[in-house]
Amino acid sequence: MPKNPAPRAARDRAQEGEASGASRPATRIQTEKRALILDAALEVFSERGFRGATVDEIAGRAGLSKPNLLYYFPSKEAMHEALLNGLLDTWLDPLREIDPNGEPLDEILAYVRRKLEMSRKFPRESRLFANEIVQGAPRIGDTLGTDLKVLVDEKAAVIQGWMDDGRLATSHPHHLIFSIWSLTQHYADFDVQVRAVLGGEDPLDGAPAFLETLYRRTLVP
Amino acid sequence: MPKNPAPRAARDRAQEGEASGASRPATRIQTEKRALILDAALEVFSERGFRGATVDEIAGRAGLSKPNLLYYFPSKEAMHEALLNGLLDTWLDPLREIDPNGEPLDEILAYVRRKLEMSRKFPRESRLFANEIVQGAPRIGDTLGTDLKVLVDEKAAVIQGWMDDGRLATSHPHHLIFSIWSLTQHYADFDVQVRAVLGGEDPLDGAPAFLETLYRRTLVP
DNA sequence: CGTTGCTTTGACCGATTGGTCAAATCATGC
DNA sequence: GCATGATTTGACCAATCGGTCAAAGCAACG
Repeated sequence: MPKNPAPRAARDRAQEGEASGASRPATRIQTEKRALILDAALEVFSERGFRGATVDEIAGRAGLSKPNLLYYFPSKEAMHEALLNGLLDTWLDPLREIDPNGEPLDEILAYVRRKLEMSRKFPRESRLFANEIVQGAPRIGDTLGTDLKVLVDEKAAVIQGWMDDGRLATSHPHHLIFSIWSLTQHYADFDVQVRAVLGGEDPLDGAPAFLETLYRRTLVP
Repeated sequence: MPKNPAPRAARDRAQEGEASGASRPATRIQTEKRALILDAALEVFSERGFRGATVDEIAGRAGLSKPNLLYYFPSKEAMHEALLNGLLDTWLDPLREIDPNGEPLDEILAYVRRKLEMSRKFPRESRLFANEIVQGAPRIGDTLGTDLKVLVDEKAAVIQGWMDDGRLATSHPHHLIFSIWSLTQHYADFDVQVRAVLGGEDPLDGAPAFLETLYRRTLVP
């Protein structure tokens, strides 16, 4: 018969470092299960939104019992937060890669290609993000006005420089960036609609060529 | 003391015609309240999604008690359905207006302008629709593959004809239409993000000129 | 001005929700 | 092979959910 009053469980420390200093290292099982759970959570959050998702469904899709899931994450909120935390960074990586010293048109077209590739490879992440933004970004709104704005302003300035130098056709850099987000993410976020209209054809077959043509015509000086 | 066992209430017939033939005409109060409720429901559904919305919140925002609200609509589902039913049609009106006999470039640019105007005037409707599609269109999925596809295919054929005649630069008509949806609705659906990046500037100030330039360069033969 | 039927609501219901807890089971290093 | 702590779970809880109901309040028409 156990006498320890309340064992310090994984949730008390498995917060992936960051917070308190004296946290024991995560066990193999913890690492695996946390990844498994986050994958299931991504699945459910991305197709139901935060409030529409239930812990039971996440647990079910992860093949765990609900209390077991809550042993690894202290709350539904925590899972959502863990997903969103990593996401914005990953999502902006393609933008960071734009090289101020590169050939302007190539840089933009490569950026479009990278973003399109993300819609192909990570549609769930795209929809998770879309859900959050459409509903007013209640959980990452703060980051948008700071981190995001800083990065976009920086890259917009680079693009503006290219336009000033006559190496790109003149346009509104910020709106240009918005357009790339919009056009590429559309294929992930509005997937069902696009597929319904196209019938059998895979939307992401025609998309790269279409977008390359569109941006070439828009940006060639 | 009332003796009538169960008075036929508004919900039993106020389904706006369509269904049964012998429905009494809606009273003034019914008309007003139903509109009031739909407005509140649009507000809540568009910013929380279907499952995230609660009947209590809709009732509260409409200034009604919950039972009173459920007197006018038999269920939360019914409100959502009423909103979506009208929506897809309204949403596609700008596309229907494309005139096969018009000047190709003008027709496309006018379509873009109309869609952008809808993002400005009806952002809640846009977000309601976005929520539904992002989450897999569980309630209007059927319509997409039929009504929507038919209309889009028809207009895509018109555009294809213009391209074949050399009156528009060659491009993929379906993807062109997707791009217009995407670029215009982005300003409503991702409003918070776009605003956060732009700071004080109103996104819909720069958008029309940007989009006109983009489509002009893309489509001038 | 009273009757009739439309409108409104407080109280309530069963189902589902996110989350807890104590006890049982398992893994692992000694 | 056993002690210790990590992991798992069935049972449970309070809060919230969508929806119901009977009774009360109101408007409109004669």
